[in-house]
Amino acid sequence: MLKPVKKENLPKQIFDQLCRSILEGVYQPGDHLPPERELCNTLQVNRGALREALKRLEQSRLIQIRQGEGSIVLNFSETAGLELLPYLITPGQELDFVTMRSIVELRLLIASEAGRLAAIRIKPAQLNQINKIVADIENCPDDLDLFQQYDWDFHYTLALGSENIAIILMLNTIRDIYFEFKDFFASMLQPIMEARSLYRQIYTAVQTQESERAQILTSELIKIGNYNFLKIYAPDNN
Amino acid sequence: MLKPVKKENLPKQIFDQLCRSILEGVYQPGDHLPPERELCNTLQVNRGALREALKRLEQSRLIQIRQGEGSIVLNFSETAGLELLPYLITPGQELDFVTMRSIVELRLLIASEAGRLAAIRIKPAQLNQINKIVADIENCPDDLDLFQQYDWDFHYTLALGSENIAIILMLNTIRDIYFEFKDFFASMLQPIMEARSLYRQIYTAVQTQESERAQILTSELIKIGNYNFLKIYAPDNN
DNA sequence: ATTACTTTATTGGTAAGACCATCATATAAT
DNA sequence: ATTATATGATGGTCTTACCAATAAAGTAAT
Repeated sequence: MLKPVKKENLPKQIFDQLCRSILEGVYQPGDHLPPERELCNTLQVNRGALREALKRLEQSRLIQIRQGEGSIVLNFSETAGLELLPYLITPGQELDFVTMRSIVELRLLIASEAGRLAAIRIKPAQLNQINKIVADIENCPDDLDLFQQYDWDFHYTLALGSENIAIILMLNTIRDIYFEFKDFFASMLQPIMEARSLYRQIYTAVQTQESERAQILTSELIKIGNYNFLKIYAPDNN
Repeated sequence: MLKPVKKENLPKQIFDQLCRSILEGVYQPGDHLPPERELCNTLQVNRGALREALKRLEQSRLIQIRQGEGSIVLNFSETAGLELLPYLITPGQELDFVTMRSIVELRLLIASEAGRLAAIRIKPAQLNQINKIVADIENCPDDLDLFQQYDWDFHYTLALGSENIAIILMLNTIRDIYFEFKDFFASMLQPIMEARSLYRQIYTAVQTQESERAQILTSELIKIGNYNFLKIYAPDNN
């Protein structure tokens, strides 16, 4: 399975290096990053490229840049937003249990709320689209890759029907993780594929505007996968 | 009430202009932004400053920059993350009902889940901190400003106790909105202040690890404010 | 006429250097 | 000791030049 070659540009590479250094604690909250000109020298890049990287760090709320003073490292867990999540996953190469559990819990929460709200607010066109996706799921062969795509489309369309922009934006962030760690989530999806009749039940609940039922069913669907995750990765019970 | 003078730097100003243009639909998804050199000329800034702004737009997933091709505007609702939320609030100067409702719903969802998880996972030190905050709330005079701060601290500490990094990061984003639109949320907080005995009930539920009860109580607390929001802003019932 | 290749123009990416604005610190005056 | 001033460090802005990737136009082969 070939992957497209990454053409990572300079600022991106610099950002990744510094980002990792901060997340790993090489630079502690309150510390000053080296001055721009010094970093340029160390990394052998021009100042413009370096500054782009620093600005990205600032936008990610990992540092605060102050003229005349320097770049101060922030405590990211107090300042950063959800978009940092992908970077938290692979600090030490192996999947961090607490972080993955957070994501899995978040997804459960978001998806079930999307189901609940969709039952109240979804529009006919979106409902039709979900109907098609459900049909695809029912007729789909036991191809995990394809199933994963359908599963995502199902939940995303449900979120669109919730008419809650915050939920949609959040799902956009989760999508990156969902497909970057495709195999991980695929393993959670296996038992869900066997219970795929739930998708139509959710569709029906949404169609008949039974919001509570839609929520519970969506929750159950996701929980099947989550249970599987805990079974595999949980060091102890919870 | 004086406010600190904003010392907005160039890239920030450029970003804001372009961001608003995109959100307002001046540039549609699929459109090309003008070339960098042309934008420099139009905005009368140097290319470095402009590029910083463009890179911010790219990081916010509002555009995609491709060498030799230009900057293509993306459909932000399909790509952007939660951190865009603050920018969505004031597109036409007045508070957008659907966006605010989204935030308010999200906050309810997150807070109640934080309550649930905290009851399971909170650590003694955090529990103590919440105890102190509850005492502050109980003894606090009818000062809405102060109460708002305490209320935030209460929920944030609860989130810390949930041991769910995704919830914490999300709250970091919501915090900015919560305090930028302080008055808006303060109006929701008024009736909550009158029902402040709920805070200790939540604390007790968390302390005794009654997760379901902690969730329900937290939910009820937030719902008081949300109900008030809907009463004021809802164009119709839902 | 169609296709494949080559050239050219457009556009973003990188680089180096200079100077300005702001802040912290050291120094001098009171 | 306090306050004012000067200095240095650091980020902010600007200019110019050239490199690299892409798209468009032109050209030659079929």
